[in-house]
Amino acid sequence: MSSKLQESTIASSNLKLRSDESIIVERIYKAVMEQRLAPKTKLSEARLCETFGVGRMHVRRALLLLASQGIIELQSNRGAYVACPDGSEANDVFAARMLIEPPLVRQMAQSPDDIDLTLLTDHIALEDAARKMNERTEVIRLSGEFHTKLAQSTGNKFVFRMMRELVTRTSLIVGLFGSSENASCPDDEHGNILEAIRLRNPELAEKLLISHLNHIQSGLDMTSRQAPQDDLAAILGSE
Amino acid sequence: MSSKLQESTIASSNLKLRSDESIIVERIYKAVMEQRLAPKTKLSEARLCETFGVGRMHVRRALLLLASQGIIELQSNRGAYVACPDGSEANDVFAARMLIEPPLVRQMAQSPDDIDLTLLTDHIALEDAARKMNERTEVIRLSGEFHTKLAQSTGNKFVFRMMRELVTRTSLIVGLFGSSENASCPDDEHGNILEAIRLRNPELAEKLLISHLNHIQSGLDMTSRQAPQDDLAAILGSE
DNA sequence: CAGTTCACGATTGTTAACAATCTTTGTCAA
DNA sequence: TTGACAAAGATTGTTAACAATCGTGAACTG
Repeated sequence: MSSKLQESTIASSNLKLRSDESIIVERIYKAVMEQRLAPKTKLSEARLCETFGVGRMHVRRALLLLASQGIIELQSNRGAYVACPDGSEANDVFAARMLIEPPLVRQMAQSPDDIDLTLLTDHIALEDAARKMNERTEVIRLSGEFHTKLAQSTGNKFVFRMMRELVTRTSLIVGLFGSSENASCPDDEHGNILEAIRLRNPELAEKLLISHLNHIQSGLDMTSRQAPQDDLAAILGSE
Repeated sequence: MSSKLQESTIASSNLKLRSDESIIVERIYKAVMEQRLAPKTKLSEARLCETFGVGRMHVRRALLLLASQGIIELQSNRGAYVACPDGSEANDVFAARMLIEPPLVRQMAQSPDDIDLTLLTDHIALEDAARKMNERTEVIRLSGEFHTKLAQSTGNKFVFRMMRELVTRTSLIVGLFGSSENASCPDDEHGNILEAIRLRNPELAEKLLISHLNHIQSGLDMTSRQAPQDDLAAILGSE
């Protein structure tokens, strides 16, 4: 783990894109992370064209990229739909996170000097602020992003990308299967994990993280309900 | 870790593609894995069009997908080039593998009944055969693919994808920085790891894997040399 | 002779029209 | 009323021409 990551956007992480496309990818990605775009929602090309004011080519490239990251699904001749993970995929996501994240925080806690702790400290401040202001969508997104930034702070771009994909998928899963209340991570578990890292306590950090993940997973009930929405312009337009 | 993975191709792992595009992606991916396509080699659209006999649109889509996986790099107005990882990226790749693979084999050795060992057994047979026949490119690719299949055998599609990306990048790195001899993994280390898993010995499996990765990494010297080649049709055409 | 500039060819980026496919709607018959 | 069928509309897939950019090499100037 060496160099720090400068860019945190999904689009620029591996790819130089024309700004048109990265805006589209970024907006849709963010909307999914905030659970404003429900699984199975259709993303029609024409709609996206007028929403973002770009040509169809840019929209199609953006959709292909989103599909390659599993955020949406492209159906031949039928269009693009927000991904809709099933129970089996949900299990795989949590299994993969259980594989990666515990060793990750353990390692971070072993040598917290190598990593960018300010990134995490600042993030927790943002989370607290959003929680106090009762900004629901913001809280949901930041809650997931904490885990992404956990990986990002190591400066390892591959670890970062893996985590980001898993966290994004988790957000879809929680939106689908989660009870209404625990859409976001519990209040201060993130802070406790960060504190354990800062105190160089690998065992504690790992234990806290494992129970945190278990906590999220146990809040799901695997009884699929769906609610594809429609006013894309309103959802994607802001910011 | 639950359902078995049926498809191992890079293209179909996350995405339904038109067959044109998956063929292109697959061929280029394979050529990179076999170190027949050197880093920095230019992949011009026109050349790929005539090589594969498809329109420019399919080529461009394929290139975008390859770029999103970090296999090639798209330079604005300048074209597509095979990715050329630097020393820092190489470190990140091995750090990421050190994070993931040890817990992975440890877990596999703890419950080898949950996983598809025939996949690995068959693969090792293939490796041995290719080695005996002195098929260099085949040996190199299979050598990397063992690690991919290690992940694939868990049936977890996310673990599989992460490993595949890391292994692909490793292949580029070994091609760039490796001494000529150790382009492939040493003869029976793979077999030993599999055996440790089969014997339900997590500690041994983990230890063997760690020393295996260290072995690969220590065979690099980080003095970049490059050799972009040119006869794409010959390289990509076969099979 | 070295260095710069300019123009040409080659390559990539973009657009718009066309083709193919799917979805919906309306009609008709059982 | 319900079901199947067919035509119209809407959406996606594809192609080819056009525009913009870049690299190269010749010509020119100091």
